[in-house]
Amino acid sequence: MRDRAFELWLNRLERRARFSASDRSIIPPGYVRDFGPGRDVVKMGEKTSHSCLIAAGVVARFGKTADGVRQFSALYLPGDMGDLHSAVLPRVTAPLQATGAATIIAVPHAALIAAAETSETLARAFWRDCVIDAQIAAEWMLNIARRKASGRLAHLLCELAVRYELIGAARRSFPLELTQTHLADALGLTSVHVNRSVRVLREEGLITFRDRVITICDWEGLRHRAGFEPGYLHLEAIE
Amino acid sequence: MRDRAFELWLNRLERRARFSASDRSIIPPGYVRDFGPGRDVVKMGEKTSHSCLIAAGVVARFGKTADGVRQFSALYLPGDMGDLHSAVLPRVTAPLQATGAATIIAVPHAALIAAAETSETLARAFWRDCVIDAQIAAEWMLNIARRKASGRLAHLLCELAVRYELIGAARRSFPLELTQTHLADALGLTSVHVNRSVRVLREEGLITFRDRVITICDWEGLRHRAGFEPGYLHLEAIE
DNA sequence: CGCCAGATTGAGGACGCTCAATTCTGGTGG
DNA sequence: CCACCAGAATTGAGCGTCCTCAATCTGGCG
Repeated sequence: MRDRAFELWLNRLERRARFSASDRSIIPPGYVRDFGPGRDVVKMGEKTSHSCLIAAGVVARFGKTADGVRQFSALYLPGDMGDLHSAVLPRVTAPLQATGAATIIAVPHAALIAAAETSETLARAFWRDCVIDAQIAAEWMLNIARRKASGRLAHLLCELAVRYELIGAARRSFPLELTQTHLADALGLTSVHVNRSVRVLREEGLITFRDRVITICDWEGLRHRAGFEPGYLHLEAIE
Repeated sequence: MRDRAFELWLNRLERRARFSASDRSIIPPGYVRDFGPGRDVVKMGEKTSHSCLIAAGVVARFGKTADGVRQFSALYLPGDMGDLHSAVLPRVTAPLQATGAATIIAVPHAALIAAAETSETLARAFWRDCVIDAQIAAEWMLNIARRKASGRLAHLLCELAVRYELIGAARRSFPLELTQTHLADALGLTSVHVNRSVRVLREEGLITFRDRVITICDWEGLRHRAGFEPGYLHLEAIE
């Protein structure tokens, strides 16, 4: 579990950088922790000393308005380090929560900073990883602000399909460990309206969604429906 | 102009780090460029070799849906380096545009990377700066997704007031080099509805907005109206 | 079998959009 | 100095999307 998570994480980092053998061998220490559905992984206002590598499940970053309405600003899948950024900014202004059951590897900031100081390549890979997260956030903003509910949902599903595919799932069909309420939190909608939007996509023959498994019946159709262009995920190697 | 911009930028970086004298003396080369209203500063899909330090004006980062609707994902003021991140991720997936007339200092990536390799402190300051931008984006997402139009506008105005204050303007009153259409692009609204929202805040006695100058008549009232908590801007020094 | 969380469906209403017309403003040239 | 113009701000009317507030249904589990 631990090794697999680090493996995925290094693959993610390496996707846009050239690692030497020594870069790849720098596996920091990490402590396995399990969280039940809805558990806080990192709490608001805390000063953290570890970053959280997701080993299993889905973890959401979220914000809350004064009257308690929630909005996810990111979803993290296995192999993502949800708060790598906390290594340089430990004060938490957007907490993390497990959506379903999740396993996290807590990696000490000290080890991450030491790795960054040892290898220029790793330092840049960490920085770049945070930057890509920010680009994804920018795309989410466009999605939430400017697309209608069903297009919005379609776009998120396209993104998740591609990201799950990177970590070994089939793009056509993957287990989505999110309730419709979680999707609502991610999309800036209510769960009622997510439900209707799922139905719209189903009736258009684009997806099915049963027993927490998304099946994409028509990838090109869904992609087109969403206006999904994966460039912002920066999947291809650079240089 | 050039020196003042670097001064503001270093202040920004230094706000959450301890710079040595040598860190502060690393002023990279920079080439001054002027842009008219609505001009692209950085175009979609380009591979950039410079980052853009804003010296005057306002620059917006934006995305577009397939049908051409725009959404800003960030606003950059003088002293911000709008695409510092491009030093590690040069391919542009979210372009930059000047809202009004703007002056930019183009700083070569090579110089930034060299600075980061010379000083561990600078390397971390750059990384952290990108991270803070991402946190601001997360807050924008909450704002756009979950607040009603006038609260949304109030929140943006609070943020801009605080950020302008940091670079020498009065919080009570600052020149807002944005049209209502630009505000709409930033808030995920139409310009018509921004207009009505401005009116609501004016009628509540919170702001006035004449001749491109925002005056905040009741800071506490506006802050409360917006549910604005500046923690996400990470203004205070860390450690 | 009862309970609970999540999914589903219905009805009514609010918020923000669309489309269009009008006014205001600052800048330009005659 | 004024006429003209373009861009921005403002206002109105009608409509659509999405929300709110229920009620009901489903499947898993003790």
